[in-house]
Formats: sequence, C-alpha cells, structure tokens
Amino acid sequence: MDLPEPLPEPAVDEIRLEHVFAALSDPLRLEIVRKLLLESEAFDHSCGWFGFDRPKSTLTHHFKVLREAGVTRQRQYGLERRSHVRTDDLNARFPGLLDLVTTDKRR
Amino acid sequence: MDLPEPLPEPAVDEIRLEHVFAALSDPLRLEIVRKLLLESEAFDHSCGWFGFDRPKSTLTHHFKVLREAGVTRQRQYGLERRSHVRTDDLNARFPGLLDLVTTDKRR
DNA sequence: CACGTAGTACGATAAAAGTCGTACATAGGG
DNA sequence: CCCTATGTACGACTTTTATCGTACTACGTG
Repeated sequence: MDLPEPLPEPAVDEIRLEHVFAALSDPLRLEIVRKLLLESEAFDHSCGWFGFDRPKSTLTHHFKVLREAGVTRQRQYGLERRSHVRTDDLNARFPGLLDLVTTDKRR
Repeated sequence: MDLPEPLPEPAVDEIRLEHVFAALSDPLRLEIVRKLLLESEAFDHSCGWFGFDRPKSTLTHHFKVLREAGVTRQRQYGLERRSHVRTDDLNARFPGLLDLVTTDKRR
C-alpha cells in the first residue's frame, strides 16, 4: 500500500543527538512523543487528536520542531497531517532513548 | 575517606528527564559530559582540564547548568571545583542514557 | 460553485538561554 | 604580608525559543 511521501525530514544518519535532546527538552513536545508512543502505536494521528489546550499555530510549531529534529515523521492525508515517531530510526541510532520517554514517571 | 560535601544539586528522584535533555542539548555541555565519561572515569576534574577555548565565566555557567539539572556532581577542593557525572544516579533513573552520550558519533 | 475545516507561514512579542567581561572572594604558596 | 590562580556573581548583550494572532492555502463535502 502506498503511503504519501513524508514531509521533509533528516535522513537517519543525519539525526543529531543534541537536536533530539533539544526537541525533547520542551515539556509539551515530550508529552506529544510519549502519547504517540503509548497510545497510538498502530496508526498515525493528526494534530487535533492530542487534545492539547493550545492554539493551532503553537502546535504546528512544535510538530515542526519534532519533525526537523528527526523524532517524528509526518504525512499529508488530504486535510490532515499525521505524525508518528520514527521508532525504527531512533532505536537504531539511539537505542533505549524512546524507552526513557515512555517509562519516565510524570507528576 | 571523607569527600567534601557536593555543591547543591537535585536529589535522585528530583532529577527531571526534560531538564537532563535540556542540559545535554547544548553541544558544549554534551561534550563536557562525554569527556567526563570517556576519559576520566576514575577521578574528578576541575574546569581547566577540559581545554575548551572559552572564557571562565562561560564554563562556570555551563557547569552550573549541568549540576542544577542533576547530571554532574561538583565538590570544592581548595581552589578547585571538580566535577564528575552522577553515573549511578542517572543509570538508576534513565538507564542507557549515558551510553547514548558515550557512543554518539561525532563529526 | 460555496462553505467549513485543518493546518500553515509570517510576524510580533515575550521569555529563555548563551556568551562573556568585569570585579570580586577565596585558597594556597612563598 | 603579597602574589597568583581558581572560580564566581553580576550584568549587559545577543541569540534562540516559545507563544499566538492573523490571513492564507488546500482539501473535502454538499
């Protein structure tokens, strides 16, 4: 089955550890990635799904930061732009990193 | 053998993942931690040891950020303030994170 | 076609972070 | 005592990041 082309993103070997750390150092983006990992492994989600109480322009900004750091992959489905975590790529490059995100205890 | 008291630092269970990510998202601080891990596991080092071409005030700032995030522990030895990575604490809280720092390939 | 929706680029603003010079405190040695 | 060295707090400046409103584009539906 053909998927739409992903939006521009770094190649696997271009993903920089400090860029990934920077992307995940914001609490909102950390929560986005955690939610993607824990609650939606099988399929993508558009921006609206996350239920964050933020203007769309703010969420657009954060999704772009995650994509440009190489943490997420985004594809356009008609009106919707869906994201999921580049789990295989990140596990190849930084094994265990995503486990830290899912197991970190929140207040 | 008595060591000097560490400078103020967060308790193990107060260390926040996003604070650690933020501390390690700066290339200079990432390099400081990597160097501490790879080249000096057995003993502490003062600021001068790292050989960074930066003013002392800049290095003081970065060492403080690392300590306040809970990544490093600093102790005062006479004139010198020596740092090492809180390896046991970080491995307990975020297993595998420090491995990512040491194995990350640099340009 | 019109309309509603998703999502964006742009720009403005505010906040945060990084850089570094300066003057200072402290420690240690002679 | 003086001198040197380590390292800092403070403040100023620059850069980066976060927030969000606005106007817009593109898509899907009727």
